[in-house]
Amino acid sequence: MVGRVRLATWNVNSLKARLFRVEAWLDEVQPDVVCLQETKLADGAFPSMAFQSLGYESVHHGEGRWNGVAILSRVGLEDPLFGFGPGDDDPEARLVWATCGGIRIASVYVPNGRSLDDDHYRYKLAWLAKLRTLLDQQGGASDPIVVAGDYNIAPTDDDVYDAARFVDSTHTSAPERAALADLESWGLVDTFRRLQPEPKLFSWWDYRAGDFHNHRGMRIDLVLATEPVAERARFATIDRQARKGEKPSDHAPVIIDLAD
DNA sequence: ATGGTGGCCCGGCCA
Repeated sequence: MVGRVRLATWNVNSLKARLFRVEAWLDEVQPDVVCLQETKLADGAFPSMAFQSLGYESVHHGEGRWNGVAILSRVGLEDPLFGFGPGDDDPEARLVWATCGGIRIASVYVPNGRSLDDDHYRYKLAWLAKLRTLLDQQGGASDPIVVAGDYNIAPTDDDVYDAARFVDSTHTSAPERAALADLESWGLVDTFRRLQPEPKLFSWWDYRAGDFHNHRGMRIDLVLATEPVAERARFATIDRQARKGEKPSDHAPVIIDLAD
């Protein structure tokens, strides 16, 4: 076991376009474990050497043009599992697992859904149900497990700048929130929300129409953890600085610090 | 505001 652990999750919206920001951010924030989403890289193009030179082991599950997830760790990285594991029939690279610092960790990029009448919305709900099933194979609620990433779901209306604008759209629909509640009833805790009850704290803002500067965002990037991990959480923040400056992602990193 | 911006990579798709 290791002591204090700084965990983070960040949808980087192309690691190729964002590597210079990710490298600078790692140097500044000094996280121990980072879950990345939307690398948009094939496995062969993943810059594992760049991360190794900064002290991080890594695992990547990618497909090239779209999606792609990774885990970086400087507290050990063992037992990687790609997607849903052997026999996986997921056509998209949205899930990767590794054990880091004694914690079983998943980096997840939940399907967007697009619209409530779209096949991709049904894929989103089925994908979440599959994740719920897979959890049973990774351990139980009394084991240290973290499932962090871009859920493309705002858990409550407090996590959306204007809920009225998202009626009958994805990210806030009742079936999506029920799927998230299923994960929580399995034993996962929204660690950021436990430490930060203040409403209207967001992790994603549309690039368009000055949404970031006008505080029009959503909190869709979540660090869900079983109680043995959640009870160690001492500090939670969304790094809004990373959403500013040159060529930012449209998501900001979510950071959770764990005590010994 | 049925637009707006930015990633993929060059004609639209995806977010």
